[in-house]
Amino acid sequence: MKPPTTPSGNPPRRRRRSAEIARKEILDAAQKRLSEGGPEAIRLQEIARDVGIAHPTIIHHFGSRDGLIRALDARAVEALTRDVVAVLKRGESPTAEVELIERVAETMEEQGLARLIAWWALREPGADPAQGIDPPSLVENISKLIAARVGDEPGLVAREHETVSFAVRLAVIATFGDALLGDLLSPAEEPEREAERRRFRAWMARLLREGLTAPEDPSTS
Amino acid sequence: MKPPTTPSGNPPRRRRRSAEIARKEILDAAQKRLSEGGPEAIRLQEIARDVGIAHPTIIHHFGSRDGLIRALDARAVEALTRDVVAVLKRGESPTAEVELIERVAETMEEQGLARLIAWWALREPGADPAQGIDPPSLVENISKLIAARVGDEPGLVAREHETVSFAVRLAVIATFGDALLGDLLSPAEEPEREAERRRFRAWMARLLREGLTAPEDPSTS
DNA sequence: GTTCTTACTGACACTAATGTATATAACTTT
DNA sequence: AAAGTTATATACATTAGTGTCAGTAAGAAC
Repeated sequence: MKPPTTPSGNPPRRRRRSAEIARKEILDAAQKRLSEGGPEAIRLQEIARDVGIAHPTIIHHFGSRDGLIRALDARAVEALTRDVVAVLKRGESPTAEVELIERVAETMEEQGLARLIAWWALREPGADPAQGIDPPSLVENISKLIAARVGDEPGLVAREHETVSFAVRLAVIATFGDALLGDLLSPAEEPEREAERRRFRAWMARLLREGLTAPEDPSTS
Repeated sequence: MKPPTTPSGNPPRRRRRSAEIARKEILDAAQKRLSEGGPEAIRLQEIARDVGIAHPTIIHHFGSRDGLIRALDARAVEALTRDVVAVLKRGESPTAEVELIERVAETMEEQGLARLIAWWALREPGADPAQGIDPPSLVENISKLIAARVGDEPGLVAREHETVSFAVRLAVIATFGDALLGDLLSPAEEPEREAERRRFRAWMARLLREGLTAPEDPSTS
């Protein structure tokens, strides 16, 4: 009836992207799927349909489903690092903590980064992260930057190093957790929820700042 | 050659549990798999092999894979609620915050609850939790209990309600995040990691306590 | 234009996982 | 002890999702 390999009846009009653009479009679609659906929502066929290509094309660009996932990981961590470092580098404003937390929270939530990280943590229980990326030293570096900043401000006592890194860790962890579970734990309904969440973040930022600068008080019993 | 349905050659020696025990054993095995492997590690066949049964037996008890998962959810949230409420009910000790956080952290980590919750959050982006369980009101209740306790202690100013609930929320979120990402963010190596993590929790507990009791300081700019 | 590279496609093979159907055996009840 | 209940088993059907293969066409280089 019809030649299976060459359906010359209707011209098959393909769009041909550059490899770079194709990869980006595929990654975007995959990230969106991961954000909206669950972890099992990364199906090559569905992603392909979103982009408007056939699923073998994804394999062509990333080698395998696993390759796609690793590329997702790498890109996400890169984005977060860039954001954080950017804020810290230019941050002399007194509200830098709030800004930092807002920025990280934004990346976590809007870009679906929190979900991606969570998914990654679930997949590889005790593994090291994607190739060459080193979160502990990232936290370490951020801690140093903050410690330097806090030390610069007059009248504030810089904490010992571990305290600073604890604070950074708490900020990261809390932002992450809030992006994942915030809606679940917040009593607020839809219209006000966003405002409440902002208040929560501001409160958290202030708490962290106090923890970093106020004199230690071991006699809390 | 051999009768397929009745291999009467070797007596097939089955163990027959009560439905209740069978369900528990299956849930335990599933939870363990979820803790160790990734979210895709919940395979009926593997769980069945762990328990020592055939996989249709799981379907017999839970209806479907999804039923098993929902049962997992329900049991986990139940466990957490029980733990938290237990600590709060009997908590008059001044170190109750530390104890509470330790307890929750323990449940999160050892029982693999954090992974389960994370997995759940990933699966159902904006959904309500398992049947009839209501985390917001749980947080609400915990907040009230804490507020009452704080109000009882002399010399401490009880914060407004939202502050208390923010603190509870932060505690839950941070404990959750730490259970998932702690190993990733901690610079410590294996032998000392546990100690460091305990220090982190203690620091967090103190920070929260201060945030709940110290006088507000809006002039932080 | 012609040639070359490679992004892209349709059809198919393969695997693995859930769920179904039917039978059996371990307890309980009488 | 006989009958009834149901936890459990084996074998199979079904589906779905990844990856392979050989060929097509879009754009670049000449």
